Amino acid sequence: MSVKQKPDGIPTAKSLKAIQTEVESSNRIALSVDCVIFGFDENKLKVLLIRSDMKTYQDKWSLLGDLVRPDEDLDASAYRILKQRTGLSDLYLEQVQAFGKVNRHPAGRVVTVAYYSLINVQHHKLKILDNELHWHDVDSVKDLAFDHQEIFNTCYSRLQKRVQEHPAGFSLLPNKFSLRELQNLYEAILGVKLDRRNFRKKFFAMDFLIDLGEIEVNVPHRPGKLYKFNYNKYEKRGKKWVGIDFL
Amino acid sequence: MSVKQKPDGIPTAKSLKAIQTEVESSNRIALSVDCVIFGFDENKLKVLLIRSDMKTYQDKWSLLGDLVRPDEDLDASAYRILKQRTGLSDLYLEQVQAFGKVNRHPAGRVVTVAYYSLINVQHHKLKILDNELHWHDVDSVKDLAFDHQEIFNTCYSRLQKRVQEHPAGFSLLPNKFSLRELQNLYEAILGVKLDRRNFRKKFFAMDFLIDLGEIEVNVPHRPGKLYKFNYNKYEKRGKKWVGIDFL
DNA sequence: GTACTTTGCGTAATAATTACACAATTAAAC
DNA sequence: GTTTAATTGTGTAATTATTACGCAAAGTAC
Repeated sequence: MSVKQKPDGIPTAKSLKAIQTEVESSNRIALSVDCVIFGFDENKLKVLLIRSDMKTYQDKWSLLGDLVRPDEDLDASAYRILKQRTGLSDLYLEQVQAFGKVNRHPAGRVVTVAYYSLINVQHHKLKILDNELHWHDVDSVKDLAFDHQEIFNTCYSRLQKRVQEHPAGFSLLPNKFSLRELQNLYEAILGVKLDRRNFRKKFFAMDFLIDLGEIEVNVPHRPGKLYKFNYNKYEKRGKKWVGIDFL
Repeated sequence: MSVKQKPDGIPTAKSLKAIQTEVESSNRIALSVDCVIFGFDENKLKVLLIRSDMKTYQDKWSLLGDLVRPDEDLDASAYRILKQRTGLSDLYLEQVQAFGKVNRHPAGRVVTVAYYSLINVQHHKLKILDNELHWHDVDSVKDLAFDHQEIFNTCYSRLQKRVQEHPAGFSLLPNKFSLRELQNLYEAILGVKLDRRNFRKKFFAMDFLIDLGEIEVNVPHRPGKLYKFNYNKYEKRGKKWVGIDFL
């Protein structure tokens, strides 16, 4: 941003002072952050929502968000919200985009920046901080408050794309996981059924899984081997990911 | 956004009135839009920049941007900037993401939302509206003002990805183009050399090109056939695009 | 120990991608 | 108008990636 209006309507570069004046007078747009927090539990992809108590959106669910503080980075704002809501730090967090229709919020002009986050539900289960919060199956999410349905849809699509290009999905799993759990995760996120043998073949071909030499416990059938993701090797390898079967 | 602080630091849903108060008092963050305007000329991918006359960034180039007005949608703001700068409407425009580090702008707290746009330089050439504006080869773009280098890099990466998944690139070409021009475009955007026969094969296999029954004029060699992109067919086909050779 | 469930594993068929060369067309130079 | 130079237009074989698919062994539940 570095422009001002010339008489003919075409802006040109301008001085710091002129910009400062503009910046200070531009006080009628508020900025917020909204987070789509994904979790994976019981082989379902879940999203954490809060019940809206605004009259306008009685009984509707909404995303978790807050106004951005003047002295905090945008990303820091998203981390703050996540910390407050889940008690967790060091989460997978990715900005998606801004949503800025004039009338998107009944309280006035509020532009919001959407993020999504992936959390390990095992960790979170211990810290339920607010009983207005509930996990919802992603398939059953509909009719959210404000423009949150659109935001959610956009973030969910982004996640689907992301896990096919990056090893983001592992953030939703326990540190140790079986290949079956990993496949269930991909099937839940992408909404497809994948061939078991081809799925295993593909992951082993990538060679980013470390065999922990342990097996599942408390499963009512033959237990599978447990693995963890080799982030180190992934970083070193120049982040070349082999795509997962189609969406 | 729909939260307030409880005494224990964990926010919960709140009333419209409470939010309005917050929104109105949150007057210390300004919001801008910055546009990365791409063009394609002489087989090079170009970007339109303006010379910054801010002291802090003397002699540096910067993206085209402006503050968002309280009564305009975010997208409308980007279209306004493009219209002012290029004289063109109906441009290809895509939001990329927001950039919101606290100290990214010397004039105060300004969060900016980045867009990129693809324009047909043939159209634009007729309307040079401001002599502070210049087209730059994307390869030579470095050391931009503010955090504009980071914004530019992010937008350029996004474009590279985009043209491999959507028929966005055609917005950079004249309405009628030869396959050679199309290939030059992809090579310029992706920064790779592609095999001519395989490139042609791939595009013909997609079957979205309409042979106009015309040939190039004023080329110092055998002229190629001219084509246009069949957007209609593309829409009807459920937007299935066949990926272009790797990056 | 029998029934049940799930793991772990390999191959053949099909589809997609890559590498690669030569004749025909046009404009430009002479 | 003949030659030169540049570029178009076209096909196939080799390689690689993807898909479809079944059975023996391991462990749990009873």
